[in-house]
Parts: sequence; structure tokens; C-alpha cells
Amino acid sequence: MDAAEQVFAAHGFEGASLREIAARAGVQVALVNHHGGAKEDLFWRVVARRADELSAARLDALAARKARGALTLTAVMECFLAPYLSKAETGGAQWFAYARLVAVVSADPRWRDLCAHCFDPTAGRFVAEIAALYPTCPRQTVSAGFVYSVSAMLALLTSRWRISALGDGASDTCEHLDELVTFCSAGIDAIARRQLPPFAAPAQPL
Amino acid sequence: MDAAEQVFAAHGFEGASLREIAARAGVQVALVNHHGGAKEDLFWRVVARRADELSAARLDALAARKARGALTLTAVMECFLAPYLSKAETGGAQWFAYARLVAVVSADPRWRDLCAHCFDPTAGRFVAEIAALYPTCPRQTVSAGFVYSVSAMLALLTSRWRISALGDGASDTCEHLDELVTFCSAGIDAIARRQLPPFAAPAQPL
DNA sequence: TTTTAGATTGAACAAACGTTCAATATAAGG
DNA sequence: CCTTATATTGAACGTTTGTTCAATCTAAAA
Repeated sequence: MDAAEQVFAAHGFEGASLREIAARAGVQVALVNHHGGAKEDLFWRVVARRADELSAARLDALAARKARGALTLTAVMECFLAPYLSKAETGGAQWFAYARLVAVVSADPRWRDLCAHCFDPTAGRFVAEIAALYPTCPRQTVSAGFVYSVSAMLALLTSRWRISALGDGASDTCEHLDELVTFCSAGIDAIARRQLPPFAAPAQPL
Repeated sequence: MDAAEQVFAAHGFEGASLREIAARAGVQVALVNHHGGAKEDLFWRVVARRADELSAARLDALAARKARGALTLTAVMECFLAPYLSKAETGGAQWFAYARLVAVVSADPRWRDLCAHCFDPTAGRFVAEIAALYPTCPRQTVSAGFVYSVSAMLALLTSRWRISALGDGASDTCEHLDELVTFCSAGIDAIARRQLPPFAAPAQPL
């Protein structure tokens, strides 16, 4: 499983071969099929394996924040983004690979069902939480802002080299967390307030 | 070339087969190799083919806006985002496929060099333009905000189904342009102003 | 100790892959 | 018309792919 996680994350589904997975695990090819079933089943299993833990971390963070008082948009976004980024950074090589794998899954429409099964319930929960902060804003707009935010989050794992290339130095994931939260919160807030009649714009803080 | 564009965009590099490309083009497999060279060369060629036109459209839009007066962040972002989204929406099936292909290329670190060759020069130009609007802001921060924005833009082509799934209805790309520009501009502005001493925060409009 | 279920192996399978090559069709240049 | 370069074909090449199967090893249950 760990080996499959690494290889799938590095090469994607089509690019990964059962033989490379087997070699990394130090076993025979047939054993991979015996434990993981068909290649597609194995992929599902690998993705689903840590999905619950990730979702739980996100929902726990949300519950903890909620217990500490009224939520703000920034707080909601941090509850969603922080577990992913911190596990990717400090959770060891396996969680780092899994984080990359999540990016692979999210980008390919082929894994629509897998996404819907593993991640959308929690995502929907967060969207609802944000929508509650902007009662007059269409749900579709909140949803769009959230998808933009998720995409930006994934970019931090797939395109950090590009930030360095366009900027002027290397970068550390953890240092980017606050930055990303700020970026996403400001973006969502802006599109949620957009075109609302001025008198209807809520004056709540971010 | 058109056939390769479609197939690469739909299945990615590894998932695409020369035989499917040949079948879609209505020719023999060997002909694909004869005209496109090795598979990787063909991929490069297909991606590079429209890169110049896309870059030109972006830079033209930027120059036109510049001629009309001082730039704002919103204007710069719109010059970068609008050509991509409008070509994807109204440029026919081939441009739509190419837009998806750009998303494939941008996500996979395997195409780092291809990205650096085809897209980074123009991207760097826009980053510089934004950095000029925030003189006190570290280049690295602007670069990060820009990469987040590009990622959100690509999400509009790869994950629009997800916006619908988390929201409450279908969505049209063109209607999302203003929304995306607002999202990205507000996000970049927020992280650029972040942690600046209050007296140093420039009061320019978005 | 014997039995039994599962883990693991090695070898094989057919299919699909990218690539190559000699042969043929096509169309422009002399 | 003939020549020549290119476009295109059909078939084959050697790999690698995912998958299967009977055989062997391992360890717990009876």
C-alpha cells in the first residue's frame, strides 16, 4: 500500500506500473494483484485509505474552532487547509505522497466518483459553513470560490517549483499556510460580496 | 495535430496512445510517428503550437490596457485570464482541448521544462507587472499569489463539474470570468498587504 | 502433529504499447 | 513523360503492460 501510494503519486494512474510498485515493496508482481485486486481497485483503496483520517482532522479542527466562538471565513478556511498542508509537511514521506495523490485525483475527471465518495462530503460541509456566513450569496458562488481555493491548495504541492521559478528563492510549505488562508479568504469574501446591493453587504469581519 | 491535441487533453500523456490519435485522425499509426517524431516530441509540438498565440493574446490585452491609462491589479489579472477562458469557451473544440492540455502540462512536474519554455516568460511578465503595483511586497509573495491564481483558472476547466456538485446547478465558463478575476485580485491584494506595517500599506484601488 | 487458510512465488498469458522499415501512392519539378 | 521527394500504408519488431494460475512457503488452529 505504501509503495503503491508513492508510485501513484509520482507517476499518476496510467504512468504507474504494478511492477514498479512491487519492486518498491520488495515483493512479486502477483502479490500486488492478490492484495489490491485489479489496478483500478488498488488505486481506489490507496486513495480511500487515508481519506477518513484527513476528513476527520478537518472536521475536528472545525468543531474545535466552533466551540471557541462564532466562526469567521478565515477560521473556516484554515480548518480546511491546515490539516492537509501540515500532514503533507510534517506527516512523513507517506503523507507527503498521499497529498500529491490527492492532487492527482482532483485534477482528473476520471476520478469524479472517487472524489465524490472520499472528499465531497467533507467539502460540502465546509461549503455549507461558508454559505451560512453569506446568507444572501448564491450557493453556486460559494462553491466556485471553494473550488478555486482547493485548487490553490493543491498548487502548493504540485507547483511550488513554479513559485520559486517566477519568484526569487525557495519556499517552505508551512510558511505558505497563512498566506494561502489569506488569499482564499479574501478571494471568497470578494466574490461573495460582488454585485450585492451595497446596503445588503454584511459588515462582518473576515 | 488536432487529433493529438484532443487525445492528449483527454487522457494525459501516459494515457494517450498513438493508435487512438491515429484512429481519430483517420490515418495509420506510422504516419503519426513520421510527422510528430517520438511520442514525447509530438507532445512538445502540440503544446508549443498554440502557446505563442495564447501568449500574444495575453500580452496584447496587457498592452491595450496599458495604453488606456494606469494599470490596476484587476486589469492585469483580467488581461491574463480572459484570453485563456474566452478561447476555451468560444474558440471551438480545438482551443477547448488545448486549454485542458495546458492544465495537464501545468500539473505534472514532468513538464517543468516545457512550462518554463512555453508559459513562464509571459507569466514572469505579468508577475513583474503586479510586483510594480506592490513595490514593498516581496517578489516571492507576488509569485505565490500568481501561481494560486493560475491554479484557480485551470480549475475552471478541470473541475467545473465539482463546482456544480458542491453548489446547486450548472455553470457557464464565461459567467465565471468576472468572478475569477475578482477572486484572484482580492486574494493577491490581501497577501501583498499582509504583515506590511499599516503606514506602509498603499491605498491604491484594486 | 496434522490440517488448513492465507501469504508468496515464479512463470506464463494475451493485449497493447512505441517504434521501425520496406513498399506503395501521390503530386510537384524538370 | 519521367523523376524525385514526400505522404502514406501495412506489417512487423521487441517491450511492457495488467492479469491469471498452479505451486510453494508460513503460521496459526485443531
